[in-house]
Amino acid sequence: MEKLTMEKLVSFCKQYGFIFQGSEIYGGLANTWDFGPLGAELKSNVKKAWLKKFVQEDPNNVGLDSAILMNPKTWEASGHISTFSDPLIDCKACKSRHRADKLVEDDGVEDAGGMSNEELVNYIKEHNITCPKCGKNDFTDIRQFNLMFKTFQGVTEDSKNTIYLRPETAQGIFADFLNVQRSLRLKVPFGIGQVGKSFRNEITPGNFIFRVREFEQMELEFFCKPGTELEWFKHYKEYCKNFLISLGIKEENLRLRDHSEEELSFYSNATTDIEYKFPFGWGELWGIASRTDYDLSQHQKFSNTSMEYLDPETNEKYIPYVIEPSLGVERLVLTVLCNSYHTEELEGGDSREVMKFHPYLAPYKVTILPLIKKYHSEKAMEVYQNLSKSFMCCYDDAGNIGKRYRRSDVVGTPFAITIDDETLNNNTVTVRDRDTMEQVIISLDEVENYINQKIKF
RNA sequence: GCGGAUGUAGUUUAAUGGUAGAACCUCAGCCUUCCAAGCUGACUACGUGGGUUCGAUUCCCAUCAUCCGCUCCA
Repeated sequence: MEKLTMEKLVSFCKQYGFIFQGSEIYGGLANTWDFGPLGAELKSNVKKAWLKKFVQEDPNNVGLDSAILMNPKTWEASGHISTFSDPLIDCKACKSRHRADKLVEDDGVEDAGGMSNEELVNYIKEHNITCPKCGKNDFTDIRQFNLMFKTFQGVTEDSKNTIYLRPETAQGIFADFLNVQRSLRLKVPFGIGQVGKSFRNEITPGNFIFRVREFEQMELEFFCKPGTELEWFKHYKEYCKNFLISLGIKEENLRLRDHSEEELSFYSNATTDIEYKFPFGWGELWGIASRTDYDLSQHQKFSNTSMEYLDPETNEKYIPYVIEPSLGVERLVLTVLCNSYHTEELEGGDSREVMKFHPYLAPYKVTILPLIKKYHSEKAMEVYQNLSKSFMCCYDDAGNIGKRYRRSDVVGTPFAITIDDETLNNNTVTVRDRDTMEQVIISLDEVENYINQKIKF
């Protein structure tokens, strides 16, 4: 099988209506991508799958859909205003870019993060810190680079009205922790999951939809009793990995990478990334972090609202600890696309591209084919209208039947049903399963049930 | 943001200082009763904006975008 490159995948996605360059007719807008009809279905199915396993089927968990725009204090509490804002300076000599606080820390200063930009610049000058790349001491002033998108609430662009587009969905969950817990009468341990857009002004986006500035996250915040968090951490590590495998992601292309002591955020006592082997190399797909009570404590502090939970069994009060499995929708879609892409050798030395999605994820579940356009279209259209009440169907009557089977295969449609004379006379159709290439002849009334059984997840 | 490369139909590509040719795909028609047959026809491209020139897809500049490397990456 030919090796998949990103280039190939990008043009495949464009050609078959999965993903297009954003604003293409205007020359594009960097790192924006639009999901075409098939991509939108795929993405939607990916989100459905996650919600099914992490909310619907998990008796501990509930869902939420919090607002993208939040009170700016949220971001002070979460630390995003300080930590998502890097003081960057450029070396005038070699044009390389560095983080000023890092240069100062490398010089031996313990906590350069606490220094103001002016202090950093002065320190760099006074201590004659040189560029790690070219060895010269000739830097520009610091430019603050904030990873959060800013906008204004209200019609005037007054700085008092500055608000941010959320850089993660998690804070909406923390901010609603009390509302959800009370209204649903939840007992710890429980989790709140949500799917939604986040925005980050990444310095270097790239690799197709792997790192984009506008993206969707599927995040679960799981609240548990302090002391039990590492058990739950382990549980979700397994659960997440199994989720991916159950979607057909090949295990040999997955790996779990535990963060080392140095790599861990100061508030985390364990973090593991699930990585996938993309055509460009291993990349983080899913971050699973044990975040202690950091987030809720911060919100308690900044909002003056108690985040304590009264354990009804022991009458203890505590701030729950949090396990956070956070997954990027686009990254999972990219994983699914890479994982599904196959080329098949054909007789005569040709090859064809075929997507092999898990049936639950496939954009179309079934293609409806009139065997001969002239004789069978009318009935086929009737079948289409009927079945499309249950799932996404594709109707195709252009060209010969073999060509239409192939077209159906390329985009990963798991089933194709053919309407022929038998359908007109006996109400039976031929259903072909793409994975096994088996054909069954069944009554039209059984088709819906048959497919539903097969696409179950 | 820096350095390098690239930009011609949906895709892959050819040629050219006198405005572009193909293959596949797509569409219509004929044919066709289960896996890319055939025939006829059709649509579609020089990323954008300037400059040089009688004339630019071709040369120059800028810009936008993509890729590679650096840097960054809760």
